[in-house]
Amino acid sequence: MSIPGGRSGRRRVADDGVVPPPPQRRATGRPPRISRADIVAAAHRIVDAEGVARLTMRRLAAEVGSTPMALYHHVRDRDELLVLLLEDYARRIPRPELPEQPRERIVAAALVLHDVLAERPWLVTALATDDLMGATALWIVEVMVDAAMAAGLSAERAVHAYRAIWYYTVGEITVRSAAGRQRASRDRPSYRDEVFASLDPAELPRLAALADRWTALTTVDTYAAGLRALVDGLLPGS
Amino acid sequence: MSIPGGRSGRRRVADDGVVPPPPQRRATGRPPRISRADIVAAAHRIVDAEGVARLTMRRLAAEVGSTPMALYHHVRDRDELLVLLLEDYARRIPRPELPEQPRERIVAAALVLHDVLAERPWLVTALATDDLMGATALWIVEVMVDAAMAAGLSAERAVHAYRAIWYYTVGEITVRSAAGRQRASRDRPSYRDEVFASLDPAELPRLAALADRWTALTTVDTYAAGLRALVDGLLPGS
DNA sequence: ACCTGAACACCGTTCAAGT
DNA sequence: ACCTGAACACCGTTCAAGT
Repeated sequence: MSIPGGRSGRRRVADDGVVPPPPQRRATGRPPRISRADIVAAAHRIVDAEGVARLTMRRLAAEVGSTPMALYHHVRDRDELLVLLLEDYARRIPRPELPEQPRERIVAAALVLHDVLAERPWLVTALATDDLMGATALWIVEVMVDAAMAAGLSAERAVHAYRAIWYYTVGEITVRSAAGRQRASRDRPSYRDEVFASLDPAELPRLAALADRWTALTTVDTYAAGLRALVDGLLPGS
Repeated sequence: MSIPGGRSGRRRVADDGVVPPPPQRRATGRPPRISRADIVAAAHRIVDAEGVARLTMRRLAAEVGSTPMALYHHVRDRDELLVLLLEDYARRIPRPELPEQPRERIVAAALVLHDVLAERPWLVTALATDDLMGATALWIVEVMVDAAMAAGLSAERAVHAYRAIWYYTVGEITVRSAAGRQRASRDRPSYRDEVFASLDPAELPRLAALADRWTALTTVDTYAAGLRALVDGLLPGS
């Protein structure tokens, strides 16, 4: 299962986010031509310019000026590369002043998270597993859990509250980015439009009445409003 | 862009879900060896037995007893196949008795939706675009919008409330199925565990204090609890 | 220790031809 | 009208060898 002669096992990423060199002596053997940092930087360029779909090991090797196989000497596989890239993005999240009031503090933190992800929806897929924006973005989670406790929740319920907000956020990004992608590919008139155009008012009266406004209604950005409703429901009444 | 000689354009799916034959005369030409229904049924078998990842055009052709290219004569591309499959699953959603009380009615409808998706998380990805479980599952949306209006929301706000619930549900399924997949592949000790094992209590005191309970806390199923909080926040106070 | 070329076992989709 | 074989332009990853 391990690469012959390669160093397997995830290398710890330091708090400042700089990838540390492996602890081994570097004196012996052939000097490296490419580094992890080079690889991540190249991946970053590709993703920003062409999207994640284009981030293939071959494309990345070309960008680095090497061969696909050289990459496997620095990165276990494509998944590990994505985690590395994630950390790289997480480090770039702005850390704004947040309101003191717990409820508003949670909302503000969630909005920061949302805005970062909305710009790069592909992060959500890579992220969903670990429910955190990489180690360097854990402060957002800390803020939410802490504020939820300050608002009167137990530790357990604070974590569950954070999770509910995380679910809501992931869902919003997922749905809206998928819808955006759909709209981008014009050729197909969207299954949804077709369905809504021929609703039976006897069976689905509300939807039939709303059919012509449906697209407009579901295109409005309601993330913040829904978030506030969720937070209101999660925190003890004031 | 269109298949030479093939019939492009999405064919309407009838309300009973049976795929109607194309309106053209069928008298002339070579008789078909496989039908759309055959293809969808075969796809269904593969997905249930081996997962969506294994649903490739080649694998599907083998299951149908044909060649990959024959499929393209019945289905525009892989995406259309997924929509067809979606409809097929939507038709199978049980339609239980729902409570009369608006708030409980919404919760019950959301739970139906959630349970169906939780069993087949891959549907969410295919679905997210069209924010509906295929035409035959639109009754769930109707129920939610109708109940939200019965609870006192305007039509617009009722749609937005439904959307918030949809986001929350999609997110929950996405996150939890990703986590499940992670847990399934044992070899890698999960980036998260590693990060949580070495938190700095000075910087992230809440998370550090919760570190050893984190996995347990985030494995609990809190969908229903979060859903109730969200619905409480969305509907006017009673 | 680090990098390479060739290969394995796949993808979705198109083209041109056959019945 | 429907189906086929061969091919195009890709994937991630492994193996064995080179420096």
